[in-house]
Formats: sequence, C-alpha cells, structure tokens
Amino acid sequence: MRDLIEVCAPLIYESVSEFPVSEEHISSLIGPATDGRMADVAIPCHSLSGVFKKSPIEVAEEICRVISPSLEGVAITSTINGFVNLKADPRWLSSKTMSLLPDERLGVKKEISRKIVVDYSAPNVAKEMHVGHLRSTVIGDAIVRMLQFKGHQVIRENHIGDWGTPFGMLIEHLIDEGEEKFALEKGISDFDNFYKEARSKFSDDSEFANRARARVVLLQGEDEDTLRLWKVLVDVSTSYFNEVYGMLGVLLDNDDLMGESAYKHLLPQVVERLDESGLLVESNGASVVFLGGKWVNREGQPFPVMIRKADGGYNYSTSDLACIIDRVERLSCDELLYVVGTPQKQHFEMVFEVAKKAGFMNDTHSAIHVNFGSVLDSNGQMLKSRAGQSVKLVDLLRESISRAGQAIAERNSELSDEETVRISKIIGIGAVKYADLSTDRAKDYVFDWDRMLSFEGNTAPYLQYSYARISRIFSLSPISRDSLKETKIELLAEEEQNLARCIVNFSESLDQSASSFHPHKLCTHIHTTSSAFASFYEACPVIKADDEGVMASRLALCDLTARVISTGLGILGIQSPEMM
RNA sequence: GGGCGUGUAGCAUAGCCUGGAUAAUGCACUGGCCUCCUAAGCCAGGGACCGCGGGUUCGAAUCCUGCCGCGCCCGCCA
Repeated sequence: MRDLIEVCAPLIYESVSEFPVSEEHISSLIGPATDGRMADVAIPCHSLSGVFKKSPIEVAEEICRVISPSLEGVAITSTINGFVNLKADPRWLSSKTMSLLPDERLGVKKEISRKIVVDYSAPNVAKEMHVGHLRSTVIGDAIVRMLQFKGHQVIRENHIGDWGTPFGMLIEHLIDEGEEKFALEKGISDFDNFYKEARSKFSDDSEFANRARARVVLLQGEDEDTLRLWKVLVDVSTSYFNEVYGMLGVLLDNDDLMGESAYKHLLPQVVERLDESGLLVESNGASVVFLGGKWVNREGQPFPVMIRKADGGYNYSTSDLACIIDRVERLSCDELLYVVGTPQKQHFEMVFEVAKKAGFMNDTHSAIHVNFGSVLDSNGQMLKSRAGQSVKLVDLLRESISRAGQAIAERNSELSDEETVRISKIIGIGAVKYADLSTDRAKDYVFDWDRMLSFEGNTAPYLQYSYARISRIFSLSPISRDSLKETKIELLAEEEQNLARCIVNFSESLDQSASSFHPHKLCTHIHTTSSAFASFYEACPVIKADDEGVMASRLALCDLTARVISTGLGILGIQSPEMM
C-alpha cells in the first residue's frame, strides 16, 4: 500500500500541523498495517502519548478526528487500541485499479538503468549438471528477469568450469575412447560416467596418470592438437548444457558463456597488480594475500587468499579476481552479482575484500554474493554431487514432466494428447522452479515431489490453475478482452476489494523482490493474489452476472489478475498455460 | 578453536533488514458447500510459552547480549 501512503501522508501532515509534533515524527509512524484485516495503513500513536500528555487511545482518536475530513474518498479512518487505521476507500482503490488497465507494466516503474553482471549456473565441462546447478540457474534466471523488467542492463555470465588440471585426464580419456564416438554418443547424458572413468584410470593406472599430467602441460602451453581435443569436450558439453537450458526455459545461451579459460590470460596480470599494490606476500613459495582481521584458521593463525601456488599454478580466487577486473574494466559494470551457494560465502567475502583493497573495484561498484542454501533429500541430507549418487538434472526434469502429465490426465480428460504433452512440460518445469524460488533462497530446502506438484497450496500448479480458470472465463465471455481498457471498475463486494488490493500491490512487491534479490517475495504475492482470486471466483459471478456493467467490471478485474499472475510467473521464468 | 548461517502449530514456510494490534500462509486434521464461469476450488473451525535466559523500549518473533541444538566454511580443490 505504498501508493496509499504516498497519497495520504501529505494530507495527514497538513492536518496535524497544529499539533506539537514534527512531520518527521509522524512520518516515521505511518506505515503499512501489520494486520491486513484491520487496515491497509496504520499510525501507532503510543509514542505520541508523552507529547500530547494523553493516553495513546485519546491521541489516536484526536488525530483520527483531525485527519478524517481531508482523507475523504481516499481512505476510511478508524481507531482502536491507540492506532489510527486507514483502509483504502473503495473509490480510491477502484480508480487506482482502473489506471492499471491500459498499463502493460501493471504499475511497475523502471529505475535508472544500471549495468549489472549476473554470474550464475556455472556447470562444469565433461560433468553432469545436478541439483546444485538447478538452484543457481533458476534463481539466477529469475533475478536476471526481475532486473531487466526494472529497466537495468543485465549481462549474463555463465562461468563454466572449462579449464584446469582435470582436463589432462579428460583429454587422455577422450583419446582412449575415440573422439568420434564421444561426439556422437554424448548428446544428452552420461558425463558422469565419462568423468568417473577418467578419474579412476587416473588413480589406478600410473601410465595414464603420467600421460594426463603431460597433457595438462600441453594444454597450458596451448598445443594445437590438445586445444582441438579440449574444444571437442567443451563443444559437446555446451550443446548439452543448451539442451538442459532449453528444457528449463531459461535465458542462457552460447553468448553468455564465459568460462574460466576466457580469463587465463588475465591471471598473470592479477598477480602483477596485487604485487604493485603491496598486498602480495610470499609464503612457502606461494604468492598469497593476508587480509588479517577475522580471517584466521583452525590454529588461530591468519590464513591467506591463495593467488599463485608454489608450482606456479593459479587458484580459484585468482580466477575470480580476474573476472572482477574484466567485468569492471572491459564491461564497465556497476554491479556484480554472484548466484552461488552459501558454502562459498567466505570465499567471496575474501575475494571482494582483496579486490577492493587492490583497487579492482572502487566505492561505486558493488559486488554481492547472492547466496542460496542446499537442496536436501527427505532425510535432511545434502544432495551432493561429488559423493556420487547425485540426481542428474535432466532425469529430475523428465520425472517432473512425467508426474505432471499423470496429474493432469487424471483431472481433465478434455485435453488432446498434444495439449497434454505441451502442458505437462509447462507444469512440470514450473513446479520444480517454483519450489526452488518460493522460499527464502538463503535457507536449505527439502526436495519433495508430492509437495511441489500438488495443485493445492503455494505451488506453481495452483497459480497456473488460477490463470487457466481466468482464461476459461475469457473464452466464454461475450465481451472481448481487448475492449476492457476503459472499463469502469466498481468494487462492491469485499472479495473484489481484496483482489484489487493485490493487483495494486503488485508493483511494490516486485520492487521489494528485485531490490533484495529475493524472488520468494514475488512468489508470496502471486500466491496471495491467486488466493484472493479464488475467493472472488466463488463469491462473484462474472459472465453470469446479472448486470452488464458488473460483468465488465469483473472481467476487468479478471484481466488484471491474469496479468499479475502471468507477468509475475513470467518474471520468475515460469509459463502460464491457458488451460490445464 | 575461529567464522558464517539457522531454530516460528504435527509438517512445510512467511514475517526479522525498517520494533507496534489477537503472530500470517499452505499441507495435514474437523465440519459445511457442486442442477451455477474448471470442487485442481471455496467457507468455517481446532491447533504456537516464535529454541532458552537476560537487556533496550510505552511496546520485541523482529534490535543487543549470553547460552543450547542443527548446518556449513576454515585445502597449494573448484
């Protein structure tokens, strides 16, 4: 109810000017009501008790009496327990709602555009995509869409693991297996096996291990044939990633790839510049940065950010520092977001601190670790990839689609086979994504098929069902959807008013979601809206309304509701089916 | 040991940044509602010492502090 506060606040200041309170004081008290049933906006008057030398209850009554006339037609005032309560007047609410009818953006304003790099997904070449990549990919995609919608220039960066020592063994294994065979057979799947085979040969077969080590040297020396083999692995992997991205319906494509290999020429420069800034220290033959402060290890000794190992190799931190240089200096971005799991929190804190101290970033740049929790199984255990036993992302998505298909087949026999296939994908993928997005990303969440695919509760299928119901109304409506832009909306029933509130609050909710990089806030709002629609749907006949004006008004509400749901879900990367 | 995070009905969560009312939502549970736009729904109801103790405040789930439980991180891996 941001808009209501904006309208009311000046009127309230003016009305209370005769009282011995400052505008700031009153302003600090006006806020959204904590209990939506009591009011939209509230002024708790308890702290004014001393100034007025009266009880909070009397103060509230006095303020209410004074402000009520000026709020005529905007808000309905009342008092209880020392609160002045303002409830949106249906007239104000309806005019606000009507103003959104012709607005494609449903009241969402664009911000002054910033250039924002979002680093997310980050699968590894020649390895399977698993549940951990799911979270990064889905959350990152939603954040990218939110920021774009708010008018920002977003640069997607998929920092794939395509460089480093494992490629020695991977390339040798590729040679052993035969590259033609590999390229043909590895379309979708089975990277896990390939990687495991290479790994076990590396540990069991010393001849292979020697070849692998020699191959790493060749790779780093950019030997032509080695690079070509490396490229085979990268190409097959990225086309696999693209298949998964296509299945998931996320924005990532080949243009967004910026693998570790892309930064390798910057690595010596990182060392040089850290050295020039005086941060670099030699420690046991390695080059490191000691940040001091709270960064101590188990023994209480300061522990370092490793920049260059004693063997001359570079480290993860070095690569991330190179990224920062590239993003700040080549892309000249204002903001750097890293959609990466919480376990790496400390790593990013340290890297950002080094980057600031070394002047790779200045005060105008902000680097934010958009962290997320782990996906747990039903026993509360982490689904880890390296331990093996990880769930392959493609299998998981396929299963979700298949389960969704069964669920809709049980419920609606009118759908053709073709429609069932199409809609199963929308619902299956939507369910997985929404389950991931709808709770606070920083917390762990338990992966539960039954819950995410339930058509009840705060789930994608429930929201999609609301949208499908509205679409059904329009398919039966005598009034076309396009002709509703100028419709007079009248909010007679309580259910209509509650629905209108949700529609009006959409922009505020999106703003909060986008500014905090917390997609679940938007999810909560879409669910509240769908729920308000379901109550409205029961209580207020639309195309069966007796009066034509009422029908048009309700159709307009349906149109806005559908747009809140589909725009909201769209920003989360989830589709809204017109039937299901 | 140090650092970070987390703890809210049987279960899963929101609210915590920015203190405000009888702590909100969903699942599950109980009871109602389909000759009527998709009942995949709606309505009503029961269910919570907001981990525990102190502090700040007129007022604390929210801020501060101390404990306790759980998790993660602290590698010349990424």
